[in-house]
Amino acid sequence: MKKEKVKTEPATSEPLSKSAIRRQREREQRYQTILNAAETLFAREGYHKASMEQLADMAEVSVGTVYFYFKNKEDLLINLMDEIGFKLRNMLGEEFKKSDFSMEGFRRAGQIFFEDFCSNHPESLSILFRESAGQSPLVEAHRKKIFNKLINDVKAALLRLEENNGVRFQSPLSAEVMAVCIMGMYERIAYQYLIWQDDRSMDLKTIGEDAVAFIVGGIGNLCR
Amino acid sequence: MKKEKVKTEPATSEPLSKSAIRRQREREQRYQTILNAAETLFAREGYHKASMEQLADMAEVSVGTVYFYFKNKEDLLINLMDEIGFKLRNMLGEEFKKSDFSMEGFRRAGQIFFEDFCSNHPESLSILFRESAGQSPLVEAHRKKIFNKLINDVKAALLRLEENNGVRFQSPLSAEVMAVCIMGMYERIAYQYLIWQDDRSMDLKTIGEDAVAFIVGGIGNLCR
Amino acid sequence: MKKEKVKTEPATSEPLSKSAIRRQREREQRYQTILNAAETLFAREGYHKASMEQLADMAEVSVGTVYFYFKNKEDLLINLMDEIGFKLRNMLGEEFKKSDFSMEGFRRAGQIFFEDFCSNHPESLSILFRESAGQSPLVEAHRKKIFNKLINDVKAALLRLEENNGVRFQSPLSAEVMAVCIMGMYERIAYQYLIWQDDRSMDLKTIGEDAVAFIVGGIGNLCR
Amino acid sequence: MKKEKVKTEPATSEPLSKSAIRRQREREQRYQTILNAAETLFAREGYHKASMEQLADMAEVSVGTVYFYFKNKEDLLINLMDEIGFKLRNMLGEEFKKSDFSMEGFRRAGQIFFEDFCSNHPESLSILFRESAGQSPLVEAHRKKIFNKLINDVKAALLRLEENNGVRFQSPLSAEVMAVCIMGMYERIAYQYLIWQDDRSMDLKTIGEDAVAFIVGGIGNLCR
DNA sequence: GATGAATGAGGCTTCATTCAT
DNA sequence: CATGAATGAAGCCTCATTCAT
Repeated sequence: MKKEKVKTEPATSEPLSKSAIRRQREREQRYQTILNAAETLFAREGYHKASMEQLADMAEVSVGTVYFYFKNKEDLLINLMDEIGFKLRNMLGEEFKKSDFSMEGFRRAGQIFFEDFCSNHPESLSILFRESAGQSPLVEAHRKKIFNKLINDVKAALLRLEENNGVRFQSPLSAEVMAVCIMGMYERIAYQYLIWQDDRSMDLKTIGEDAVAFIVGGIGNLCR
Repeated sequence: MKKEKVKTEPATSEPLSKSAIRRQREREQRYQTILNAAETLFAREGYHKASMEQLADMAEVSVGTVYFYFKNKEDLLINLMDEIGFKLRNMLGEEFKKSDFSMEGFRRAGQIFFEDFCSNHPESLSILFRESAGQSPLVEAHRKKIFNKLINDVKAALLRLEENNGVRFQSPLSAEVMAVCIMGMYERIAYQYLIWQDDRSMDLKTIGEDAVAFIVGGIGNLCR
Repeated sequence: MKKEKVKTEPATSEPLSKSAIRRQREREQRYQTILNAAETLFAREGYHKASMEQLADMAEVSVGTVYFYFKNKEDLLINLMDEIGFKLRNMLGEEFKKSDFSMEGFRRAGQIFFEDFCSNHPESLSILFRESAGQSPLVEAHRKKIFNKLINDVKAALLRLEENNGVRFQSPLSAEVMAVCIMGMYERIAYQYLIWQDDRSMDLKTIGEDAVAFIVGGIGNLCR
Repeated sequence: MKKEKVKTEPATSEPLSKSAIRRQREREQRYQTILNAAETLFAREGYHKASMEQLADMAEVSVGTVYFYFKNKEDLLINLMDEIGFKLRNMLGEEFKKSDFSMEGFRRAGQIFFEDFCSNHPESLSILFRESAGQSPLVEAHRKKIFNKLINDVKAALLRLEENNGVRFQSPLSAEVMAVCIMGMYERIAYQYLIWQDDRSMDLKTIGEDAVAFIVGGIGNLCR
């Protein structure tokens, strides 16, 4: 339990030999392969039902190799969550930045979330919003951290918006509550229409637009 | 799997003897005792970590007895979810009805959700929003059904609102999307502030008010 | 890990029904069956090499049943050690008592050890002197406790001897050191001739007599 | 299993080049480093709990290197035992020789054992008396061989003593039995006071003296 | 109806050993 | 020679479920 697992990005800055570099690259590839297999498997079978043997098979490595790269099953899930959280934050933050934290940013972020993230990474959705829920305390703590970061990003954008538009929100908590609300909306919409809907022919575009309109109106109503 | 489990409300309408009535009542009490124990245990330990033996201990019955009242562990969870869903729907529906499906209803429903349901039944929250997620397909199907009912209630209220106020929502899906949004908001607020917050001294009242304002604004913005 | 395992001798003193008594007896029998199987298996295969499945097979129960009676493999070993230690102490103590703590007691105890215990319970020897050595800290602690008890018995007998004979030992530690020595002698003789089973058909009787003579002389030499 | 491992003392007697000599020396150093690491690790963690990876880390080499010098884990333990046995025999034999196989030799050997060997090499004690017990048949066979050698040394000294002093022991086995007894005494004293006693402030000198007095008396009593 | 001992499949994890680089 | 990533068999243990009493 105390054994330190391989880090794919060692801090050492000494020059590496050619073969060492190749090794390093191979390690990172292997790490990713396993993580990707886990994402697919956990999303498809469920975290609990998925066994480490299935995972190893899917990643085309031996069980031992999985344990060479990850401390245990839980560690695998946590790393997966972190990766997904990171991906998602980057994607949304990008849009906020591009539109200079105007109301337009919320529109674009919403659009990106639905039309890009949800459509292209339904498995990531399952992991973050479903499979990682209700697991061990450690996983739950990570989940909390990731959601907090996402919510803080949105909150920060709201505060910029408040500042830029020269308005004041209803209460000191408003920005945070709104951020939580927005997060929850997207989460449930994704769950409802992407995870639960077998029929993906839904009019995602309209849904997204309505949601965005809802948000815009919601925000507007908390400015006094 | 083939064994038919006792129903606490048998369809037979023939008059029952005194002792039969007592038996019947005892059965129902026992059933409830177990269900309550399950709620507490699943919320505290997590559905998977909780064992049937722990559950039996907590309910002060034997494992065999648990299996007399419930087909299996999954069945226990499903019944629990149904009960919680039923409780929640009633509570919210009541408020909508009382305020005659006016905008005021959304305010009151929100208030009730936070100040009554969340505060008094944090364990129900955990079961519905966390522990029941990412389990077997059957559980997931039930979860979907329950959420759908809740969302439909909200949607119905929105449609009544639309009708009463003589407005038109942006799109034919708007009512549903808004319902989903509202559901998601409440879900995440509850998760964020009730399940994750060790410190429950949060200003729940303000949070609730901000959330309601958000909703009201959101709805308003989807009327054209 | 925290689960309390069945106790074969519950402290409750309320009268038990006939069937409850039978159940109780069956439990104790089962417990003993498993413990006996463990003794044989651990002695034959070695504690580490012996698997829980082998053990279950030998005891003609399922693995689950073993875990119903014993917390884990370690717990099994510890209970086994305790039982053996208890058996051995009783046997030796009996002899000391019978001969009223005279020098004769040491003669008889030695004789009993070799001709009775060692000959009839070679497996117990293996467990106590070989298999239980070098295992987990918990096992080691138990081993220490058991040996300490045995040594204390011998020490007590020596002190009685000192008193009865009106002599004084060389140093205040002498009694204890002698006890440790005697224990060690018997241990190694048993190991050497019983566990390692020299193909030489050893004359256990002579060996025992020589050992006893050694002890008698040793004790005598520490009296001043 | 089929691979022949390096011997640190190759039989070839042809003159070696300078660099070959250096190589040779380095090899021997490496061999010793690993063996020393094993001694420390096995004594501290226990033979079974210690993994080859931990060992490699401690010896600051790679696992592969360990396998270059030792056939397998068992081989490592056996070599360690041999080394310790060799060390111990030399130390004791030296004293017997020095005192010309008189009774004084037993006194000095005992003294040396406690005050030198036990105090300075507690890890060796653990390996020989604890960790190597109850392992594979091969290890057990080696243990037997080592103990037999030690016992034979003592037996030989006893026979010399018998001869020199012109006495006759009680039985033809007496010398051997006494040797076994002495070995056992020292073994258990070491275990009791060195391995088990966290508090090493024991009066080792007195213990040693008492033990020696016990031996002397014991021997005396078997002479007729 | 209630009990609780028994079951056994299945899961996670460890670790000695190998071998291509 | 040295390295360390990869292997996979094997072990311990859990726990939902059953059924004789």
